[in-house]
This record gives sequence, C-alpha cells and structure tokens, in this order.
Amino acid sequence: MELMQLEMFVAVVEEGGFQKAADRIFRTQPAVSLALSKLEQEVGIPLLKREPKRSGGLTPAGEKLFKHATRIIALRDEALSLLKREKLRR
Amino acid sequence: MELMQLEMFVAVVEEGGFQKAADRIFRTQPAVSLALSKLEQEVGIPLLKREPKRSGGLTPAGEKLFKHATRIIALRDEALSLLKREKLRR
DNA sequence: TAAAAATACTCCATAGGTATTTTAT
DNA sequence: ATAAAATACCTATGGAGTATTTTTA
Repeated sequence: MELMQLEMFVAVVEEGGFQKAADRIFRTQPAVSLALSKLEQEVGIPLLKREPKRSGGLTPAGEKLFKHATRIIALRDEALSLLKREKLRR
Repeated sequence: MELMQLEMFVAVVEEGGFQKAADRIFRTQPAVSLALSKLEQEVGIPLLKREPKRSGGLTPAGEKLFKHATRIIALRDEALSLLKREKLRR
C-alpha cells in the first residue's frame, strides 16, 4: 500500500469514475485501473463495485479504507505544507 | 513522498541508525540511505543530522515530519488491520 | 450500442542488492 | 582504527503510456 494508490483510490471515489480520477491526478485510465487492481489484490478484498455506466460504488471494505485514506492523505498534505514553510524560514 | 520512505524515516529515528533501521524493515543499509536522500531531495530540506558514530539526530524539519509520519504509519496499520478483519468476516 | 473498465503490449525509470569508498571520532 | 553512511554499479521489477478489447446497462 502506497500513498499514490490511496490518492488514486480517493480520486476514483470522489470523482465517481476511473477516467475522471485519472484526469485529476494527471495519469491515464489504465494506470488507475491497474493500480487499484493491485491494491485490491494486496489487501485481498474488493474495494470498488465495478459496473460500467454507473460506477463509483464502494464495498463495505472500501468504505472503511476510504475513511482512513482521506485522513492519511490529509496528514501528508499537512506535513508537506509544514515542510514548505520550514524551507522558506531559512 | 511514499509510505515506504516514511516507514524508513521513522525506523531510522527510532532505531538510531541506518543499519539497524534496515534490519528492522528487511532492507539493506544502502537502500535506506538512498531512500532518505531522495526524500530529503523531494522536500528540499535536510531531515537528519548525519554524523558517523553518533547518529540519529533530527533537524527541526525532521522533527516536524517525524510527528506526522508516525501518525500516518499508524493510520495505515489501523486500516490494514480493519481490512484484514473485514476479509475474515466473509 | 455506447459508456466505462479491463487487458495486452512495450518501454523506461527506479528501487534494491553487492561491493567499495568515504567520513568523522 | 573503526563504525557508520555514502557512492558506484548493475539488474530486475513494475509503473505508466498507447492501443485495443471486453463488459453491462
């Protein structure tokens, strides 16, 4: 599990689709598809309900991961902005 | 910035050295050294005071990142264990 | 049948290992 | 002199792109 995977996962959920998620994070749809397949394989349980046309649904496991993922990403962003400030300080 | 880098960073701080950190996370000392150099390069500011013999010191930026990194890693571990439980549930 | 996701394939970047050198006490 | 980190070098893995196929509402 890596931050980029979590960021992709969050993007898919929030944007409601792989292509839109890909656009948001400057990647391609197959890259997102592959990364999420791999994440699901790693954790050993499906996270997304995949259905063309009406997509973006989460499994129960997906719901749980989503809550944590958003907090993790937020903490990372907070850390990055702290470091950016620290960098300017000198 | 990726979770593995943060995990290595936390390990170095907690273990007080690169070699011991490497042992803890099943990597080699050069792998840890390189990963942390890259992390510092990414954030644009030194995180560790590097001195052979007496190592493990943190810069002010390093202190700040450490606090966030431990929380991020803890959240990840929490998510993983939730998912593991969810997996067993079926 | 048309949208969205998955697959096939190719290529390149890089993460990681072994071996060695450098550094500071 | 010695313990620890950095560097050099090489290889293999996999991440990402383009093109295409599959899926299901």
